Amino acid sequence: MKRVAPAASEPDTRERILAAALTVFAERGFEAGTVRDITEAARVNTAAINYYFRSKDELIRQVFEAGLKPIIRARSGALEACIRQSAPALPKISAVAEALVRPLVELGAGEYRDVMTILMQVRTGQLPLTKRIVEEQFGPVHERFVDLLQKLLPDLSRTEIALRYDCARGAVLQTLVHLAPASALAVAETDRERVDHEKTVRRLVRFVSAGLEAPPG
Amino acid sequence: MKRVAPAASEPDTRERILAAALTVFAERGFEAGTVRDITEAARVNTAAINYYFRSKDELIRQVFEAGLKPIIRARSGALEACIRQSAPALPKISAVAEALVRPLVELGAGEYRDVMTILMQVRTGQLPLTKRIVEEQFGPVHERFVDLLQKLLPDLSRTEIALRYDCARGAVLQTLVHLAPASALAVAETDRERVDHEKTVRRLVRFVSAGLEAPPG
DNA sequence: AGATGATTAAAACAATTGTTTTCAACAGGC
DNA sequence: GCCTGTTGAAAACAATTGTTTTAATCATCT
Repeated sequence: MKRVAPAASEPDTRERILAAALTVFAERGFEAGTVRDITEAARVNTAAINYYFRSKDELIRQVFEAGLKPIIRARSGALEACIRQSAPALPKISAVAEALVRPLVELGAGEYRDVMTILMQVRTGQLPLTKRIVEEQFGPVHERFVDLLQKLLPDLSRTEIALRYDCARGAVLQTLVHLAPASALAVAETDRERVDHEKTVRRLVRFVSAGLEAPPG
Repeated sequence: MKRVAPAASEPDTRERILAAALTVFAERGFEAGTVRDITEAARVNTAAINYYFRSKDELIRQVFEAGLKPIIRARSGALEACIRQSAPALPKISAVAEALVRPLVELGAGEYRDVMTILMQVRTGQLPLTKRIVEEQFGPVHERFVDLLQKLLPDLSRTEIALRYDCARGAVLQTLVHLAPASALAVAETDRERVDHEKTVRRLVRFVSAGLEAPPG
């Protein structure tokens, strides 16, 4: 069949595999997480993974890229919004910092916690495949952030800006490790946790802002 | 034999395995790095690993703990030195920042680059064993850093101090990823690279100091 | 020299890995 | 109604994993 009406059958197996793979990879890593772990978690047969995706590598690629996209979009959107709001003037450093921090914290503490975990695993670049994906996907966003920071901090060299931007990302990611255990469906999240995340965002923004606009050397 | 004279035989095989394991684990991770990878790199037999260490897990533990110790010692020593030099007054924030940054950069760019790589892999805590080791080994040092920062920044709550300290560590580690490829035995290191590392240290200290002493919220 | 125990080498082990095969169930188009 | 191609389950595949076994080699002490 040409898959004319993917109404009821499509979201089932394939989506279950993708969701289960994300969790398994986050918990055990890309290499240690086996396809059988995933099939068990998704309650599907072993062959299903090689049927829907051609191999484990392809599954990794699709899971990873699919998970990354919303994060990229959120950060990109936050950056644009921050520029738009201050236009025609340039945004303040703290606003740029918040555009960097808030999406990461909110997504990393919520629905996309597993993706963040994977992102951090990948940073040391054991798997060339995932390293390449990260660089491809995040490259443009990083460049735009550094470009904007360069305008805001004309006294700093571009390499110094890039290093400070790296520091900022590292600070946020390190904080995410210890962050509240997500639970996007927890009922209590509307109160306690969101408040905590708001405080975390404020604190991170303060740290990152101060670091970014430190006097040049 | 009771190994009375470990002169010539001891440093051979066992040390070769440890060194090879460190490299393999840094390149491929604890789970993906196989004992056969290690035996090949160390030019020893497969059984040697289970002879000298009882299992792969034990090898991981020993390699990891042995690698961590010099790092802990360096950071601990730098902190003490920084306190001693300013005594009886309290050290400046920038001095504390340097005590945090310099050992990590110098070790992480030199002989202990592989350990640093492993340290970053471990941060997401897939392997409970390694996570426990990190917490055990680094716990005391972290506490002393936070204690000192608390005295220097009495207006901040302890949780805020802890978060900023986390940010600082994250900033340094993130920078280490992109750092010069080590090569502890390279001849040219005495000039070009050491200068670069010195500049990196200065820049990191500036970023971290500014972040640490940002105004409270 | 002979004996003892440490060390290494080669082969085999059972378990687990990713992947393939085989076959059954099911849908819609001719 | 038969046939198409998609979906799914069970079993088997070859390769690789950590580990063990077996036997040979080596050094040292008596």
